[in-house]
Amino acid sequence: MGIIRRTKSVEMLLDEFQKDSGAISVIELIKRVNSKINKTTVYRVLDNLEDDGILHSFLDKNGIKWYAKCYDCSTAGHSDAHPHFQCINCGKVDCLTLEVNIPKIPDREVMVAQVLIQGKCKACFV
Amino acid sequence: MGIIRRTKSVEMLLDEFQKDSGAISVIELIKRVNSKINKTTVYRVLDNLEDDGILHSFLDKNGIKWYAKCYDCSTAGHSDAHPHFQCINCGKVDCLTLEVNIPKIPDREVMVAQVLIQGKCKACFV
DNA sequence: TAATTTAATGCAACTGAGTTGCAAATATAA
DNA sequence: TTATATTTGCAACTCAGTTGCATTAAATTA
Repeated sequence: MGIIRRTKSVEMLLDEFQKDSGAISVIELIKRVNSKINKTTVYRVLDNLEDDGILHSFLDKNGIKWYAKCYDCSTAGHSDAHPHFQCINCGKVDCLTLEVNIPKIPDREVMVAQVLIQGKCKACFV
Repeated sequence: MGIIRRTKSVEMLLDEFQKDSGAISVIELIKRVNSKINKTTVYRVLDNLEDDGILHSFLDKNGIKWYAKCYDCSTAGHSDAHPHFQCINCGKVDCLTLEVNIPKIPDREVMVAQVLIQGKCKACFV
């Protein structure tokens, strides 16, 4: 449906993505804005921001929902085919700008590919 | 922990993977063996079979757990780096034998990559 | 600026996949 | 056949995410 009114909840949530460059899990967001915004509202605002092409979402290894800022998306559609990287040590998740080449598959029409890469991030990889 | 005893539950579940070449969701399995095996047992047996390198698991687009037969795995470790293909029309999920090349990423150590490809399968792609 | 409209919010209760603890059942070794 | 250790069923639980509905508050209009 998308965002229509510029409410406090919208401002506050967008602000979190302003100061955090990586992806943020909904659980983490709910914790951060707890006592300010109800969790139902958090889910709904994020959903709207995704419809508007401002955020995109994906599930991590444990089926938990994460959101991150979009760069090349719009209400017309998401081009968030980029892979996501989750550190198995600190849990941080980032969008990777690199492209993963998905080969053509015989007898099948490929439409979207989700790539979740796990490993150690810069801070944890010594 | 792995399977130690050859019980009816183990036979019955392995049988499902014998007659079904693709992946099967736990939800579907529970439905199929319902009234024969308790859902807790289904989860536990599948978990054991994964430990034994007989099945491997992954989450689909909706965070639902699926299992499929392993080919090159063992108790020593899973080599299930192959991508999984989910048909957006009929919902069927298959393991793809092709390899997806994950490039090296600067400052990060890549350990595992999960690739879930969505599109239309042979039957649904006309 | 006040009144009106309609989107956004909070709350409580719910859903559903997956988990846990424990007593009872059953496969396997002795 | 008996002993013992694994497996199972059951019921109750967890927890991320959803739904319905009454209330609140943006934004529009008069």
